[in-house]
Amino acid sequence: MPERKPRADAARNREAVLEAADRLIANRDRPAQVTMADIAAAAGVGKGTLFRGFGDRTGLIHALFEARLEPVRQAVTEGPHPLGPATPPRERALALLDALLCFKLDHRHLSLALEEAGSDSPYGAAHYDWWHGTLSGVLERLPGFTGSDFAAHALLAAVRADLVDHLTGRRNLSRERLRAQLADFAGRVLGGPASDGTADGAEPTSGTGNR
Amino acid sequence: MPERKPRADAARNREAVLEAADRLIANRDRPAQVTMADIAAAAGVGKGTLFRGFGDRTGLIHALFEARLEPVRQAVTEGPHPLGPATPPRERALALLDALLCFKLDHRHLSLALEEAGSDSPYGAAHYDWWHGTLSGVLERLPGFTGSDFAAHALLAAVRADLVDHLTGRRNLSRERLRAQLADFAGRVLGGPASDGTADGAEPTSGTGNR
DNA sequence: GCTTAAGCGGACCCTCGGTCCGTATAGTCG
DNA sequence: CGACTATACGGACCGAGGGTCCGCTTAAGC
Repeated sequence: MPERKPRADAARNREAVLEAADRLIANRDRPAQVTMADIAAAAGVGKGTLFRGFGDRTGLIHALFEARLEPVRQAVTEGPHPLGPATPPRERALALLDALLCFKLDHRHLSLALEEAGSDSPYGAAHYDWWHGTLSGVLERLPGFTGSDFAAHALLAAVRADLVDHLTGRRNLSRERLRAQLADFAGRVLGGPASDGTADGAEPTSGTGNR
Repeated sequence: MPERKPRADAARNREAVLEAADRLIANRDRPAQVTMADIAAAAGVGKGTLFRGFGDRTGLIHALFEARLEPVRQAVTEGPHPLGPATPPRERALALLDALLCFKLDHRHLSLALEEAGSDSPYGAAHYDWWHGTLSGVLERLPGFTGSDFAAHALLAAVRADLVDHLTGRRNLSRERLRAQLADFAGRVLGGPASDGTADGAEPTSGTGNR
């Protein structure tokens, strides 16, 4: 499988498409309002190029999501303290959830677009399996913790994009309050030190709380 | 607002449509595969009738869902022991979640259809607010329990149709094992009596575990 | 420069949600 | 029982948008 590298213009166009899609999705409030034709036009390419490069709409969204998620993934698999593998399980589990929540907050529209990408539910996408595997692996290392497989699913469900969107949008919950609530909830699930002080947790794990 | 009652044939057709939709959705494995034209044909009416009676696709799904959910709702608001209002909070919260899970298992395709009904996310549908209000109200009555609003959202997220579908479908988790896992997880969130014996919980609350 | 195959792009197709309006009939009143 | 009307019916029709196709363009190797 030689896997010859693509032509230069193809690579350039691919970038342009991802960039255009990101911009458009971020600006419209319903991701479904962004059509493939829109993206093609904004990227200055033809529709054919979109579909050749990404297969279909779902493929494009996935590619975009993966690209934006890459840094976080990196930080988790080989990064420093809070997220990295060296952190003790309880703390790391909390850090993972917080990082994922922050990511969804920072890329609200993109995450929404991904989840409503029709076809196959969020579950079954590569990145979900990765998150679930990572998180349940961490939970497993908690002494005396059982049912880590389901628990990981349930905890991940608590940060699903549409729920996050609902809470911060419709219900006007601030970013910091939401992070604190999640930390509180997750802490309860993990057991151990019941509450780590007050429930403010304004800066539990900086992680990807930037941008 | 006199609210004059509809003509007899209209009522009959409405029933036929709901029935046809239910059957079709239950039999195809992707709910999206069922088109409005399909439903109209199966019900023996014209498309116009569908849209006049339900507004749009989302409206039809909602109406169907509400109709099927009605018994459960009844059991919760004025039913007997496990689900009814007389049950002490901790037990009732567990019963509510189990009943909802069973409902989603029994009406897998319908629940999926509802969640992917496009337009507005699950959140914002009347029935969700009802579940959330009910559950968080119950949690509130647990002595020393905090963050019941978010906790209710998170617990409900753990029984979302697509997750349930993923676990029982792709992952071949049996109904009873799933119920036990959920009970275990929820029990941990609620605190109190850590584990009520083993984690089997084969028949925590019969409730709507029938059909 | 010449060759060639990877890449391009937009006209085109098809499905599907949703609308419209001429026709049919349930319900009512004389 | 016949006339009248509001209500409902239903399928032809429309527009949007995802996805395809194929003749043209152009990067890249010689």
